[in-house]
Amino acid sequence: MTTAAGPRRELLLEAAADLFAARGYFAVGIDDIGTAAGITGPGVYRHFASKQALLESLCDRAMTQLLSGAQGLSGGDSALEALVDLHVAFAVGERALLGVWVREQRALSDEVRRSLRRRQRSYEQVWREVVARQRDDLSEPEIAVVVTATLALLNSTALFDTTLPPDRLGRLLRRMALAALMARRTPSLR
Amino acid sequence: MTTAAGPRRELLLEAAADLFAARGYFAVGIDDIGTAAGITGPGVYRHFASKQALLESLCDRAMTQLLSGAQGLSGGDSALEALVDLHVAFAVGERALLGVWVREQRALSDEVRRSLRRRQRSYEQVWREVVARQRDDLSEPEIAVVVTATLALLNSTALFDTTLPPDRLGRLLRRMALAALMARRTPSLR
DNA sequence: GGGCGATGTGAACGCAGGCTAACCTGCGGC
DNA sequence: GCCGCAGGTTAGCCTGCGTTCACATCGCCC
Repeated sequence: MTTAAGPRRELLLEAAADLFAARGYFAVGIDDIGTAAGITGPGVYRHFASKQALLESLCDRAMTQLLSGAQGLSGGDSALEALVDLHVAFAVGERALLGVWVREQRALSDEVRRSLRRRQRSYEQVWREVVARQRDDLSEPEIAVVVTATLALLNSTALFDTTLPPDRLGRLLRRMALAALMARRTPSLR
Repeated sequence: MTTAAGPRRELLLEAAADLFAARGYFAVGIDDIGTAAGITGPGVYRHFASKQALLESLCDRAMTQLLSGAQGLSGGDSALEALVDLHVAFAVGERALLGVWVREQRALSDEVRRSLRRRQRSYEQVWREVVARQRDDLSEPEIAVVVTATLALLNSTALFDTTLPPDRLGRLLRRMALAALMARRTPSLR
């Protein structure tokens, strides 16, 4: 089970990501996933132990990419911009994967979800530390809210369609995220 | 079926909102909902035609509240602040309902979902018009993105826990949302 | 060229869970 | 006082779907 990386295994992961993101974990059948990857339903079990395992692989992959990116960051003066850029790039580049990670975590078993949440907290911890360096006016719970809400703003890319080309979308989101992170007082309109 | 508003019916809706928001539609059984409202599972069918109907009622209720609030707005100079305040008040005051609306729409049947989406677009249309009045530097698709992303920021309240008291949380979110809506160029940090 | 592991297939199994059936109970109206 | 309906209950049906089984096929190694 869960054999080494063959091309079919990769096809299955991609198909599952697209389907889960589009319709949700429970609305997607094993047959759908298999068919989308060019085999029949039960064939999936030659590559994954269960439907759950497929979802776990996807969430794990998403979290690993984000986390490794964040940890390999300089930590210099423009760390916040770098974090935003990293997340934006992931959001725009791996739409389906992000969509699964954002919306389908609850379909995981308690145990796996807890482990994933731990890593997610560790990712957000990086954000919190960087934000705290520039926002000494905020308490710790406030920093947590600011980070979570900003990530929700960025993650929303995975949830809607737009005619905007990816690079313009990315720049727009980047601007919004930085503005939200830095918002001090109710700004005067205009 | 779907009898007039009795106290039990209201109890069921509240129980379902809490359970759906906490665990997700498919992870919640009819028995869970009934038990949480003080009756057995099949008793639910004295008040609702199906489990789906419960979810529909909840989504409909959420959408109706938001939409009626937005349409009864002055449209004056501070219309944007009023919209933000309205949404923040709803997000903080009706956490569970908002959580269901945000995350469980996909569990609806195509037909119902389409009808709900129409009303959602009409709600966002109000936002877009108000935002467009203050952001003539943005194209129409850009406005759409800004609105959707801002709403995602506000809706994130329904998805995390915080020790922050509701009023402080509300003010913080309000500030962030307005900043995101008004972000023109990448602001200089500090 | 004959095992043999990897991969895929069609058929069937098991079971969770939504929903229905049949029955009970109290209460308001004539 | 009894009829009837609103609102419960328990037992059970039944369908969908994740999973397993037994069996084909196809390289590959010796």
